Amino acid sequence: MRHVASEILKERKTKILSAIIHQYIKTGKPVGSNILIEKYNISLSPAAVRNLMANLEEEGYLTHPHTSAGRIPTDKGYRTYVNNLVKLQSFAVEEEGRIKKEYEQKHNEIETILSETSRILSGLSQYTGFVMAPKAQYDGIKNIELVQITKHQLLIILLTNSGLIKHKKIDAFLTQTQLVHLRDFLNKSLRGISVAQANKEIISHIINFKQHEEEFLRIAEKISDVFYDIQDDIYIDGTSNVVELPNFNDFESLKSLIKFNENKEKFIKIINKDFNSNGINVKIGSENMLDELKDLTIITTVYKNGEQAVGILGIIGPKRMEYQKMMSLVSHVSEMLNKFFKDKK
Amino acid sequence: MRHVASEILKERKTKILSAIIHQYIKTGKPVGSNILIEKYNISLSPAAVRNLMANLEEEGYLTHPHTSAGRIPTDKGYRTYVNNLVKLQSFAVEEEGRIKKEYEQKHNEIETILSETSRILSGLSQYTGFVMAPKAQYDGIKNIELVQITKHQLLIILLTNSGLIKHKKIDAFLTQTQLVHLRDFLNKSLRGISVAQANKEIISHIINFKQHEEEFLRIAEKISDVFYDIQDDIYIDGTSNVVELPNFNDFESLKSLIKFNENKEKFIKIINKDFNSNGINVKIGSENMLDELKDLTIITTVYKNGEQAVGILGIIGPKRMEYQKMMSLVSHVSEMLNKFFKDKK
DNA sequence: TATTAGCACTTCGCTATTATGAGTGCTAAT
DNA sequence: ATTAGCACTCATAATAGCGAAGTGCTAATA
Repeated sequence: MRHVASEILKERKTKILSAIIHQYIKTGKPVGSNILIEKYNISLSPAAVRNLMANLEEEGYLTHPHTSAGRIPTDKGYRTYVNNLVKLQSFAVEEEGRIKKEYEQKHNEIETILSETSRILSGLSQYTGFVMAPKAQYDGIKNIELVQITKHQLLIILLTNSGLIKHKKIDAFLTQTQLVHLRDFLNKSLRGISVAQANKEIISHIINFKQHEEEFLRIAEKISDVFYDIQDDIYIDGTSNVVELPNFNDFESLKSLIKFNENKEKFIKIINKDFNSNGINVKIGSENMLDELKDLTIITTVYKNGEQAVGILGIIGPKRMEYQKMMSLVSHVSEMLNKFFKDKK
Repeated sequence: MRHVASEILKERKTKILSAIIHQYIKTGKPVGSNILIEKYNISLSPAAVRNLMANLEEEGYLTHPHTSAGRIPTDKGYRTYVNNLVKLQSFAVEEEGRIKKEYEQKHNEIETILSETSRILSGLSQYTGFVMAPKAQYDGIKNIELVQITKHQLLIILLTNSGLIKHKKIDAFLTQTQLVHLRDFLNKSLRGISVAQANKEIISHIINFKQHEEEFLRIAEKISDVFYDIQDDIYIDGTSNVVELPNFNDFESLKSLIKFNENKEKFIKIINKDFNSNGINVKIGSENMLDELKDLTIITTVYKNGEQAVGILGIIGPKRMEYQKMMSLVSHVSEMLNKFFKDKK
């Protein structure tokens, strides 16, 4: 067996590969040489196509489930398809209209917008859509409120620039005067800086606080912990879509999808870890490190509040999906969200 | 065909019915006359048992999937089983211990407790567990905070006696002084009364407020709306459990369960409507008004903060479930939650 | 009269067999 | 390099056969 000279696919091969994947995405059935010629006006004989297919298989782009079956793409095959062939294609005008309308009807609660966005993603993709709330760590602090709810419990309420509201109770007691002092001080020194920054700086600030007392330092530490501990929210929608997919015969991957969606902490962790780079991220099957995701594709992108990328949104579906459409859907929806934040200002 | 004389089952029939349901729950397979005699030491011949089974079928308690198959219970059959045969059976000590331990490790965030409770329900039942957060309407007001977050947006934060924190933005602007006045006033006049009550009374209170201004009245109205609009939260866990059930062969009901769990608003509505009576509620299959739930059983009970029933919790699973065990599980978990609220005081 | 033994009958689920057809790989000819 | 031709493979579908499980009915029995 000779070594394959080059990873660069010759044009004709590329065309065959593309056609196979396209056809497979459409029908879900292994693609044979004849069908290919019929439907994709390829001016070659079946035998020639078969040769090329055998080639592509040798190079790892295709496989076939059994000897006498047609070809199906491997993850590597999907990958080159995505890399080389898919141009971000403007989303159908009609659907763009639909998205816009959805947004206009909503009022200004950020939570509603995010949840609605995940619904839009799932609705238009027919897969599972998700939106991670603006990452509190990157978000600026807008306001801090303190409320003494019992003799032992102090409620800390944090408002961020994106409009998120986070709250947490800690064990502490402050007199009314102390409370007002601390609150005003915190707001004065932390307003505008990011939560991550605040977490680091709060202690040193407190020490410079003229009226500082031992008690304050102790509480400041706890508040610092609160900043550190903030859990990111995620909005997931359309898990049930997947059950409806006509060709989702693979019960195992359905199972793992449902499980994955339910375990939000894990979900968030994975997304934060593997999908935080700019542009459209596509991870196909085994490209996802998690074994449970080996039969699924995840497409994400980031969205921004001004210049700062604050969150991630995307869809999860079967490997066999319409990549072009889905990638441009994800891209579009993120643009809408960017615009929402811009308009809000 | 003569009319069936009486709906009151004779003792022997009852025993047969009970045995059939028990066996069917265990195995998931239609139950025949021989197996019944072997395993439930019934001192009758197979033929006699068959007669009785035919009887029970005529009366609507049993059915069989095809001519030569054994019997399976109808919804009506399950129902009499639940009504007549199931005694609330104390939960296995070992499992009680497990629940307790789960609680002790948790700190005092009510949200954590509720979410954990739904996890316990699902974990111990292997079905889907859910807990509705204390119904804000029944809950007492503990504290109201107002924060002016922009020139146009006023954030209202509501703390309830159960420890829930609800917030909502409204369009309004108040000067610092106004804000403090209004906040203090609201707290003084509303603290302790229920949210539902507050919604009704807030306007009349405001009018009596000495320093009242036109502006206040307008805002008070909006706040009143906020009280009215409060959405109840629900914690659902273990949707994925159901996919794991070895015998959950019915794809349709799996689908509807997943869909139902995803549509939380609908979920909340149904639960609030059909499961708000005291004691253990059991709705079997078609007893649930929703067609999607016709193959599922829902078991719920209420839990209390002091004397006031504030929320509902329960499980959803296949009709073929271990009713005794599940009913006592639900009952137990609600007791634990009652105790949690009591201890918190 | 209630119960039982006996038996014919029904249906399912399983296995084996066979046919079909889609699709391949290889070879030899162009 | 491409193609026509052909033998071969394997999944899928259809068919038939058979045993097991279980019923309903009838006639005998306590």
